Amino acid sequence: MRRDVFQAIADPTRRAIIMLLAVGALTPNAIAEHFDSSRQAVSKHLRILTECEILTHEQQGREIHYHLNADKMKDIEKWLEQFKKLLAKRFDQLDTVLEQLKSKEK
Amino acid sequence: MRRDVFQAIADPTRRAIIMLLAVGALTPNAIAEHFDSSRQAVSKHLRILTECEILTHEQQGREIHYHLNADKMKDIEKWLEQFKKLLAKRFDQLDTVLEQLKSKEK
DNA sequence: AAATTGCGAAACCATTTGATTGCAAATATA
DNA sequence: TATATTTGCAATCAAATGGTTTCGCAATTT
Repeated sequence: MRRDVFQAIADPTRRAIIMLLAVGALTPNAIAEHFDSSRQAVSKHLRILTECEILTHEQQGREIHYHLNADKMKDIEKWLEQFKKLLAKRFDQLDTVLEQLKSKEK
Repeated sequence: MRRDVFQAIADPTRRAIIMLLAVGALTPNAIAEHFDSSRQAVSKHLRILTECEILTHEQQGREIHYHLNADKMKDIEKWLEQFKKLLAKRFDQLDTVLEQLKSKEK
């Protein structure tokens, strides 16, 4: 089982849960109220998100509060940065080609 | 079957393919050479990436060149932006709370 | 014309996913 | 103490995933 940020955000329900918890911590029942899916289905997503280290939880009486570990989201940004760098490299090469064409025109 | 950018980048092989094609277009065989998996396995990923509209292809003789549609990657950035906005809101609320605490101290 | 190359598509398989149902444990309330 | 609430966990199921092998087709080489 792959357990990383990319796996975590692959599911639309999980993306919505991340958005919800970005605003503030919530209990599983409170989260499930926002969706059509059952409490157990949401609970499973919470488990996966926790395994991906995107969520942490903290027991308070019989309630469990799920918190977002916003730092983990940086992994996505890091990958996007890497991607953009490669893309920039491609355009650099394109620039080089264009310049070569220019000098040939002379 | 869900076919969006998030599904596309959920698999590490597909992320690697995106990186490869960020530099320049390649044929399926050329792509497969970079991986341990078979040509057919890579071909399946190419199909999924195409369905997610991250790749386009173009026939040249008996070769097929796969190109990256870099624009599609912006969907991820858009989602991240939305996320960051929500996160900022949380901190704004926290600021409000802190200010209220401050005024109570007086 | 015959053989080779590059490729997608189909059939198949083990594993994972996302969801449901039923249950048990812990806490709160009557 | 009896009951209700909040929750995680195990069993089960259909569908999707990621991979392999085999096949066929079209474009090139020989």
